[in-house]
Amino acid sequence: MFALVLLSNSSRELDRIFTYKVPENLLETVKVGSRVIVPFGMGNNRIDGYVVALKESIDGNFRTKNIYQLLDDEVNLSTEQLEMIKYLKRTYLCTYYEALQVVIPPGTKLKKELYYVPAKKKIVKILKLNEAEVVEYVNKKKYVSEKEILEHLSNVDSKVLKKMVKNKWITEVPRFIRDANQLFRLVARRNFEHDEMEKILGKIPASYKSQRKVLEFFLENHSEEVSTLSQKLGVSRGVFDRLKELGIIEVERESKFRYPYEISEKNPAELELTKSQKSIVDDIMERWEIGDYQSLIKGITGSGKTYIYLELMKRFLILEKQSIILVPEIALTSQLVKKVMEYFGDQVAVLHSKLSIGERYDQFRGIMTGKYKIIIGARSGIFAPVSKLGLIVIDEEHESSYKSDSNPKYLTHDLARYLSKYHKGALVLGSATPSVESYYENIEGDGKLYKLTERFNNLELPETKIIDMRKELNSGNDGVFSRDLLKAMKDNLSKKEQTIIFINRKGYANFVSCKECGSVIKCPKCDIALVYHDYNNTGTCNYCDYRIHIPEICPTCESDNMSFVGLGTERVMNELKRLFPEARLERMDSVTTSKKNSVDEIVSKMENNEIDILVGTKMVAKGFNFENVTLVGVVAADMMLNFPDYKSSESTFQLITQVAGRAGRFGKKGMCILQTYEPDDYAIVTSKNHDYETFYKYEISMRRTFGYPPFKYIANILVISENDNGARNGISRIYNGLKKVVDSQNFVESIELYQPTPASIEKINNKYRWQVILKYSKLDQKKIRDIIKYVCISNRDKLIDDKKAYLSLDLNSISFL
DNA sequence: AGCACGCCGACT
DNA sequence: GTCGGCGTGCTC
Repeated sequence: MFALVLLSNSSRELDRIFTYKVPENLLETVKVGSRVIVPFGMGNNRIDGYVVALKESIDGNFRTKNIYQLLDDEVNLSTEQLEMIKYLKRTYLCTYYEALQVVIPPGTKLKKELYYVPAKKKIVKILKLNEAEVVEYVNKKKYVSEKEILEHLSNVDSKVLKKMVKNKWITEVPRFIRDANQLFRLVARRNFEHDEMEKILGKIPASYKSQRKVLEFFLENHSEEVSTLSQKLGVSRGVFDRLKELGIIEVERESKFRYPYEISEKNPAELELTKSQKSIVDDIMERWEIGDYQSLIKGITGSGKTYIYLELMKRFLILEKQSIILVPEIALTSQLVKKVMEYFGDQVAVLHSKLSIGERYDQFRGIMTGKYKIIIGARSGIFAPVSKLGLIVIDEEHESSYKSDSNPKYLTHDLARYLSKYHKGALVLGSATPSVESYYENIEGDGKLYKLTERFNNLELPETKIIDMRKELNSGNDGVFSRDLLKAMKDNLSKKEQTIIFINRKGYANFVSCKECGSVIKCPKCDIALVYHDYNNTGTCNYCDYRIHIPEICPTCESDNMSFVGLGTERVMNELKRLFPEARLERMDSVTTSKKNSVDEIVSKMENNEIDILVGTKMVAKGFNFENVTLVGVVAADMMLNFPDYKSSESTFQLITQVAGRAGRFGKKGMCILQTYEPDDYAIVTSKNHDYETFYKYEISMRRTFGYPPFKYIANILVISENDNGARNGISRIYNGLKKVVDSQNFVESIELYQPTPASIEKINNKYRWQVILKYSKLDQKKIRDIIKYVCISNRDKLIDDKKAYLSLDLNSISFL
């Protein structure tokens, strides 16, 4: 028998499946999905891998080695996970290894640590001084880690150790360790029913106080954790051993689950859905039964999408199926998480990055064993190891965080669609401002669009006013705030109502430039201006860690006329402090919320009316419902309009609509003031009236005309290298390679291959970036993937001679950045 | 990514 | 002769 093994090898060259022989002693136990350790390479290095298939014979002419060891560590790959790995590889052209990493439970990746033991044979040769030291040290310790040797012996490095192992002067023993392990607990269980136990208790002498205490407990209880019980009854652990020997109780090791949340006991009353909410749920269920899986719910904020999700989850729970609900960022969605936990209690698994590695592992394990039926998580929650999936919900589906920016560069929607087909489960997207792609798909293609138009208690949407900042400037106001916004803030302060000021940039100024010579202070490692932070007087690069004190004199022309250009949260805060010294201000951006509970702190301060004006980045736009906020000011509504990204209009519309939605929620009429230099842009005009339909009609016609998604797909191929020429030559050869194949093929619809250009940020972290963009229709997707695979993977080495160059493939690119 | 092999120059 | 550096090619 032979096993095909996916090895934990991160290099592209080794992105293959290797065949091993299953030794006699493992024939019974090795299964598809097992984790094994195998010898690899000339040195028979031991590495771990997963068995992806078992075969009776090998195809091809090569020698096989035996599997070295079977690991029984409860992280075997399921069929679903194996299928997902294959899907990821063929769809995003990532390596097996990259696909494996996102699929396996967190914290279970094996890291090899080297240990050494004395050699078996006597050493005849005369060793160098440092080598002799190593031998002496290993002999003394008997079993010692590489780390310890390197710490203790200063003139020894890992090269020396490698050589000594090769010469058999010491013996290497690799040990595989992982970050997350199972936690166990001892559980005592009674072996007899109540009446029988009572008889036994009667036979125990009164002087055996501890044993009697335990038995009394077990009259009424079936089982309990040993440590809890011994503490509670004040008896030692040994008592349980004695009772076990007597055969009265059983003590077993059980795995224990770490759970990061308090489970609320209250199971709230029936969900009360409105008529329209209920009819949507019914319709989705009916369509699901006949295999029509996909839906999009367009519901404005406060229209109760959450209740629809909850009801759907409930329905699938009754059918004994699992649900996955995805949210853009858990920390900013705690209200939804709370609600889900409230309704489904201990059946809920929560997955996000702020959990400890052990907690995350246990959430995974609980999902695998079927303990948790409802999974709520951010993007990577889509990899929850479910076996009976009934429902996937992607809430706020338009959010850019659903696109992964590391390999595999997946879009969560694609994986959700794949899983929905695989498991025959329903897929529900939800948003107040759906992505143009999803909207199109659910009107024109697969799926169905549902609209929720009523807000709770018939709340009105806020009135929005657009302020043309050019006119403001012409009439002599060059400040941060327009006169209207200033007046509105003043009014709100006197009415003791709260204000949110939105500015989509952190920091103080976007960049620092010299008024004399016009030069901008840039990051020396990246081709980007440094963002100025006032609180520590530094310029910071948003792409690498570079920080510098901003010089008072221009480094180019030595004038002392440096100026801060553009706006960020810090500068807006400073302005507000100056204008309203008596107001209570707070800032909310990724700088002020880096600590674990800082988001919650700001939220509760807002709720308790301890803040008058909250300044923040797009964080403030996300799902918070503050009763007393009646004014929202958008300082620079067009800030992201001119990004080199086909989604910039869409993002602008979505962001403005969302921020505006924060104003006036509970019975109070709200007001939103939009400051902009481009008051006529359709994204801004339509967002004034929260008019998604008009925006969509305009945007979709633009996308059609210019060949953007959903009509054309975009592949972005990037060569990144430490030297500019390496990247430039690499990309032009890739381009020529692509061009040759593309020209020789027929496509269903025309495709466009663009000439190489520098990426919009030409240099990041001292690495130059050149790109080629390819646009193609959905019908040609498969063919294009094959072409890119052929040129960029199979022939990569022939085309790119710069050894250190790195090739990045993004097959469903949503940005040109 | 490792590792071995082979080639070459420097040094005992 | 021998040691070490580096380019090349292979890994079930």
